[in-house]
Amino acid sequence: MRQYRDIGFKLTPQRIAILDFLEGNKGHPSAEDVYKAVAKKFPTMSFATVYSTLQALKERGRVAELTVEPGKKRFDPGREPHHHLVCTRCRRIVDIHQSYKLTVSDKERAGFDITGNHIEFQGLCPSCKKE
Amino acid sequence: MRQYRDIGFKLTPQRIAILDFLEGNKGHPSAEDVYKAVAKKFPTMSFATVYSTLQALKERGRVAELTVEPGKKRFDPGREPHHHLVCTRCRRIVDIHQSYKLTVSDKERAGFDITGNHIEFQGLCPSCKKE
DNA sequence: AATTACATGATAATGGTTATAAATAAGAAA
DNA sequence: TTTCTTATTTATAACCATTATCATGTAATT
Repeated sequence: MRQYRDIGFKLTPQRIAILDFLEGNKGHPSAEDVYKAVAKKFPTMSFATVYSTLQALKERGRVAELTVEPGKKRFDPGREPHHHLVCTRCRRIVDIHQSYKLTVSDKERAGFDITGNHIEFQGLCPSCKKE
Repeated sequence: MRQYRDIGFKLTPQRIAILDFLEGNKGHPSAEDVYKAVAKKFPTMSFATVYSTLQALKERGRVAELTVEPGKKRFDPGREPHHHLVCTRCRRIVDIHQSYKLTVSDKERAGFDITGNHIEFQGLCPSCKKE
């Protein structure tokens, strides 16, 4: 926990509850998911706190922001870089911990410096397949 | 143009103006971009028409919906499958017309049927590099 | 030309996110 | 410990893109 203080992230009870929820979380919660989980302990918790905490964590590289569906952010507490497989029907997401060599030709690069990549695989999850 | 009628897409003057704007468009316009372009010809044009037309085109596979930035949809009139390179600073997008072999192991697949993929490369565009 | 089903457009509603500002509390310094 | 500074919390309002509603209009079929 000290690690957070050291990077200018002030620890409050609310933030600790949010960190507890994210710690080891294998899912890809939305702000609402985080709010609901934490509001059990903190009935006075407001959405603003959830958003500002997630924003602060994002700025410090502790969570990544996913935009897999329009109109809603998802947050990814996973630390190692990875890709995602999204069910096109129910939007369930699973992590793909595989690495790929992805090179872009100079011509296609259009003068950009490329700093990273993220693959979104689309598919149908087992339970949506049945229907 | 007949092709549209044949797929149950009724051609109205407004829709033709939208199609004209999208035809050969190499960019990745937002709904507002489309609206602004078409409103010149049709001062009475409403956003609802833009959205419903884009939705209808999407359902017929004529445009793809991109979610590269949270809270705003972008539409891609490009017909062949391709990937994207997004400037993390100004959100400019360029197409990457290269194909990659991306296989996912059975273990990682988690029972999903994989139907497609899309790579988002991140980077800095030439003009953002300077600053 | 008549019919029918669908598109238009003004408007209101929705939903997720962000801004505001006053009260509070964390962490640093004395 | 106490004080001080600065950041966080919270309720609330504002925001913005998108979607819904519904009366009116119109494209395409007959």
